[in-house]
Amino acid sequence: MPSAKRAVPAVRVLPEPPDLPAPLPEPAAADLRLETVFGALSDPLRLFIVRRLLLESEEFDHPCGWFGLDRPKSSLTHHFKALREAGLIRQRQYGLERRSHVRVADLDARFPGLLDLVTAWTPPA
Amino acid sequence: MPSAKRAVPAVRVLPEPPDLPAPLPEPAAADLRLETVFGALSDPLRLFIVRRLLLESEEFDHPCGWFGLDRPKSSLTHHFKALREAGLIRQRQYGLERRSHVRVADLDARFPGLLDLVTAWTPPA
DNA sequence: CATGCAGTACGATTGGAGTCGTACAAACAA
DNA sequence: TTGTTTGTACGACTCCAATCGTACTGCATG
Repeated sequence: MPSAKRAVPAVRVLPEPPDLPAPLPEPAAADLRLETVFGALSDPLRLFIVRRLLLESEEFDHPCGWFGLDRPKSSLTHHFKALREAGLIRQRQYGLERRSHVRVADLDARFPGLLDLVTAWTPPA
Repeated sequence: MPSAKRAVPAVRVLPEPPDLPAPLPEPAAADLRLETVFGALSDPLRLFIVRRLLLESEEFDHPCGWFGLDRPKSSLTHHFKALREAGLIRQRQYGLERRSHVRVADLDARFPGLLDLVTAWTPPA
């Protein structure tokens, strides 16, 4: 049984309006690799980002400024790109902002239980 | 529900004979970190080792020669040490051999579902 | 004791990842 | 048009992990 929060998907998938900006380049669901996903999640900052998206995203995607991370912008670009290229998040460009959400359906299908581990994670002391 | 193979623990825990060699230094169960475990499993060779231990271990631990890995011994030492220090395997010295098994109970308690992901993994083409 | 075997220790090398400053591009608002 | 905002691109630096050769230790067996 998924956690209570996970019961509500972070992003609606079925009734997706067709006028969304195209996602940035990302691996297809069938090409997701467990070792690559593990590698992307071995960084505490990226684990924090994915967990926060899972726990606090309601129906909206979020730009990377939303996280309030105390890092230079060029560092954040690096980490969001790493997450996207590993297949963990999808990013779309909305005007100035590049908004992200977790690829919940793809990840649950390929790696059942993985996102529950991320949700249950707590940052180091 | 765990996979069929996982239903039989790789190593008996309860009726453990008290005359076993002491385990090599390893993190306590309470100190296991998800990001560290993910890091250890982001290497395909280590993923292969853990999966093989989960799938093919019956009641015995295995020395690293058992895997038939085509790597120099010094490389294998490196990877088994990485797995042990991340808390994924326990190693005991039996005469010449240093035998390993997965810390199934500890990992299932701290990260439920993780080992099922490893079991379901398939090496890259 | 002498030999052989499992595995370690150490060191060198290599490549890649994390970090960040600076300069720049694109979109929007006044 | 000019300025502001969001984020990228590029490059430099540092550090760590992966790889492996060589020498060594410790145990076992004849």
